[in-house]
Amino acid sequence: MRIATWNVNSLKARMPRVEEWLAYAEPDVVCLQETKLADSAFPGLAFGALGYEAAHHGEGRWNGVAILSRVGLDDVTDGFDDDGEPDPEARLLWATCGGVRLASVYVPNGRALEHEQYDYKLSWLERLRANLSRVHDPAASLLIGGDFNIAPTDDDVWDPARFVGATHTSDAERAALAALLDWGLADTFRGYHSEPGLFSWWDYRAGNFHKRQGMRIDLLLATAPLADSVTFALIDRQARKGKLPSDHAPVLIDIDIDPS
DNA sequence: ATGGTCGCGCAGCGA
Repeated sequence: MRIATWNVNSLKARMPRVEEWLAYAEPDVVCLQETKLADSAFPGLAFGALGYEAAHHGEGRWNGVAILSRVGLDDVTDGFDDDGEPDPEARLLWATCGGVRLASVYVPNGRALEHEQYDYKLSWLERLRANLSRVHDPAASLLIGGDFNIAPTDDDVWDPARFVGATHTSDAERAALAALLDWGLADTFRGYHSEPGLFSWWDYRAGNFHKRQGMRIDLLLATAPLADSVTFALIDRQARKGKLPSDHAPVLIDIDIDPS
């Protein structure tokens, strides 16, 4: 079973690249982020023609998450499963695909350490962690794929010195991510590839992609039953090349389980 | 060169 995550930075702008990528990467399940679409504008029929069921949780101009699956798509819910106020932004979507409960997440960027969006980012991550403790079991199959807007370690940043005092590498953000891992999730890509300098996002500006100046912020986190069954992991740099790319590359893993 | 590019939507913000 091949599971991928990809921040497409506008599905409307990216649809030709997404269709091309589905055809050659042949994922079974895809978590998409930053669709930037209202639900009414989501191209579900186009995905259906390619053999994928699809669910979308959008708000329009910003954010928006989706799940595509060719191994079944059931029990779709959006947002947090708790007693709190609904998240005002469309950043979380759940579904069961091929017997795996999974989420597509678009963690808030944070903007700057002193910005209120940074506090939103930290509280958003804590709320996700609390949701795991409340509803889920780390001994069961669970996957959370998405743009976490956090580089887990300095090995995941092209120049850590440049991010001192900025978001994505701060101690508090890394602690919030570590709390998710401590609950019982593993960074599956990192479990398969240990070397530094493997990135999933590169700023559009200044030829950063071609200078290999990026960060690894797109993660596929999974509980042990899935993480222990990973047979392949890849960041598809090919999808970041060429005409009208997203600024993120897809990340994918193969898991040796039978979809059920 | 002390910026650089996208997407949205039509100015300037967010990433």
